[in-house]
Amino acid sequence: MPELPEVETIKRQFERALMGRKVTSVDIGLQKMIRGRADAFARAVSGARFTGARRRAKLLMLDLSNGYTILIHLKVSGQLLYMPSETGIDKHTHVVFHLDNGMDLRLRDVRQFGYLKLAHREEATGMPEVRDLGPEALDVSLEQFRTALARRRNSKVKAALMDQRIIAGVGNIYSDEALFCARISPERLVSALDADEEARLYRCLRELLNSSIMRRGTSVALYVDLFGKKGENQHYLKVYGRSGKPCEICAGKIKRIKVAGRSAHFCPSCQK
DNA sequence: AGCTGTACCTGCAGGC
DNA sequence: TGCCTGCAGGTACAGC
Repeated sequence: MPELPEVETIKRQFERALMGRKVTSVDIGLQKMIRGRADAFARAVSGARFTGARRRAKLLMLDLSNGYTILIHLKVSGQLLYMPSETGIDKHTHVVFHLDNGMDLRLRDVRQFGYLKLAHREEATGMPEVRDLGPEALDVSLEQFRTALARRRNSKVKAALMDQRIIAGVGNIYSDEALFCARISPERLVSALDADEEARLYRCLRELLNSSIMRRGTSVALYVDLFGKKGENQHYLKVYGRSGKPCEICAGKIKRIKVAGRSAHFCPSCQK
């Protein structure tokens, strides 16, 4: 599912492929994919050009020449796709931006959890879904990371890592992988981490996010990049989606448990 | 306030 | 076989 590296991948590809392109019209097949009025959304976007792309946590923001910004959250199964307009539209494609070069930008979302939202450019970062986010996972210093985590000292470390108000951009895949890399159990309380463990977790998280960006993200389930291509990082996962399989370090079985209502994958003998 | 549980939605795995 | 149930996922929101 799209987390920080996947959204960053789409953002970078969008910047190279769609900057300056004009939206000639917008088709909305499923109104509820738009937060706010769908007809007003289509009217506001039609005729504008893309002038910029930004990412904040897992949110993608597309700036338009008319002063509007489109906020996009892909949630679990959303795909943002750039393809020729003549390509057939399947039942999971809910919004189509027709462009001035014979291409479309399409939102496809099997689970229908994602959304598009229109904002004025200067107000986009003040919207509740942006305003309440904690510091970017790749922008924090070790000291800021410690301070942020401490805000949930009584929580399990897995829950704190995935809390977007604490650290923004990390989801289930990268929290599991970072905890394995740092040899910390997802069930450990934040308050029980020592300084060395916090530092390991910080470095592991950064390295894993950065290397996944280099590999255009992790394609488990439905994630594909802007061109509909799978990423490569799924081939490097150590624990996520590997329950029952041998740990690469100790050959013991990877376990899956529930932590704070979410599935957590880990090696019980390597992670303490 | 701060945490946990549940709804949202669909496809798919597993059981019989 | 094929039906049926349960589960996965990120976030918003209800409720303790």
